[in-house]
Amino acid sequence: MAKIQKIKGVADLFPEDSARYAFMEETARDVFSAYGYGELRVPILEKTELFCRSIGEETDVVQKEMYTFPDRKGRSLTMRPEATAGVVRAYVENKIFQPGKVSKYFTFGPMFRYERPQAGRMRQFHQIDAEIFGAAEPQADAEVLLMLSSFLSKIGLEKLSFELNSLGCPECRPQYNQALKDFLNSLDREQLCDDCQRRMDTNPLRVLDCKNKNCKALTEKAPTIPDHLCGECRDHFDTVITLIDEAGLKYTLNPRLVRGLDYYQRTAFEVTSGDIGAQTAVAGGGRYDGLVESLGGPKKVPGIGFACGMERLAMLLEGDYEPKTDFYVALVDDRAAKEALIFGEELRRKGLKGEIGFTAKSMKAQLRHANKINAAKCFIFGADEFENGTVTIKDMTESGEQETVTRSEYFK
RNA sequence: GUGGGUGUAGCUCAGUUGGUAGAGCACUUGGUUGUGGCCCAAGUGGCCGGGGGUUCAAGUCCCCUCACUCACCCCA
Repeated sequence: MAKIQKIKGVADLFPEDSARYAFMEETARDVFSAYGYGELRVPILEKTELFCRSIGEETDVVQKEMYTFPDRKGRSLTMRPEATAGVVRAYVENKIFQPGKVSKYFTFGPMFRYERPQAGRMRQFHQIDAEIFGAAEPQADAEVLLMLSSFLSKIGLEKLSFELNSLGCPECRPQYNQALKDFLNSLDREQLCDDCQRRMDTNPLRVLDCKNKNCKALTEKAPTIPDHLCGECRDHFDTVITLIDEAGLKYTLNPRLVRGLDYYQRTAFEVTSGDIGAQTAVAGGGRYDGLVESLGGPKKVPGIGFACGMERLAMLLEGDYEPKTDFYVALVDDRAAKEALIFGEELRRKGLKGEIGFTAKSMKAQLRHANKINAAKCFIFGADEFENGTVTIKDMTESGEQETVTRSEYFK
């Protein structure tokens, strides 16, 4: 029979890899709960319309990258390409909102985007996500940034750079967009790269973070969003900056930082690393004060949050995250198989973790395996132990000290 | 969607102008008549990604295809 292969862009994570993901999830639970967040598990499948309305009909994610299909009754469903939309949907649907109430949630799990895989980019990828509803104050922006920073340093990543910008609000952004368009139209269109010529029409903001040197030079004097913020947005952004300065967070202001999803406004941020290939963003987020309303919730419920890309973070984690084991029960003589099994069960009842050899192998092979699984102790069952009702306990550190005791004595 | 690279042992890879396969690591066993990590030796293990073609002969040359991978694009 022919082998069945996994589909493109998904991964099987065996213990040595999945241990990193478990480590990140456990750390996120610890850190986020210290800030008052609770876990919210939301579905992977949602109605397609949810993502069209939140992410934006014109975005690449919605237009080209979603796993969308009809279910058996012809309803259009989509496997979530990001987490925020589903969290907001759950928040609105369950009527969590009340005036003045602040709600904080985190969630993690698989997301799906139909893209060509490359380093740090999978079709099924995983995010750790955190969101706050009901807090319009800049203190919330600052705390979210500090919590993200705290999480990243807890998993051992200190060399990441934070980039920060404000995208303005529905009041001031249209003015900026016009100013940007005017500027771009004043340029010699032919000198921009092909992509930027297209972006001028589809998404002018994107022209600003083109990597092409020529385009960078041409747009060097382009108007930036922070220069066109309205008074309220300006004040908000200034306060956020003051707060995180006071708290000691290191960051750089990037007036050209934009987000790929349409729902962001005001504070937007990205955490990047230069060590994971062409993809540099390991986390990103921002404020989305209009999203709750646009998904059918009440007006003026603010929101802010971020997502971390677990595949990309995993690439940066160093070292071994597999748990150590306490013991290995070595079976050197088949006659002792039953005793070895029972003995191992007894060890586990004492709360120890370890493995038992199922088939008798040479002493050499058994000890090598004990060594390999990093067992602290090896309990040997061979011919002597079988005949005498004993067990030989060998220390697996360098000393290799050992003693032989009767099995009934060992557990006293 | 567009480009580039790579597919040979479980893993990392050699394979010379075409003559039906090698190394290291890993694994098993032995040296050590029951004691690991070092060392030594032997052994197990390959439709050389798949299909077609050229040839007396193809891992090697040509075509097609599949998979993986990196980059563009886009994003976490």
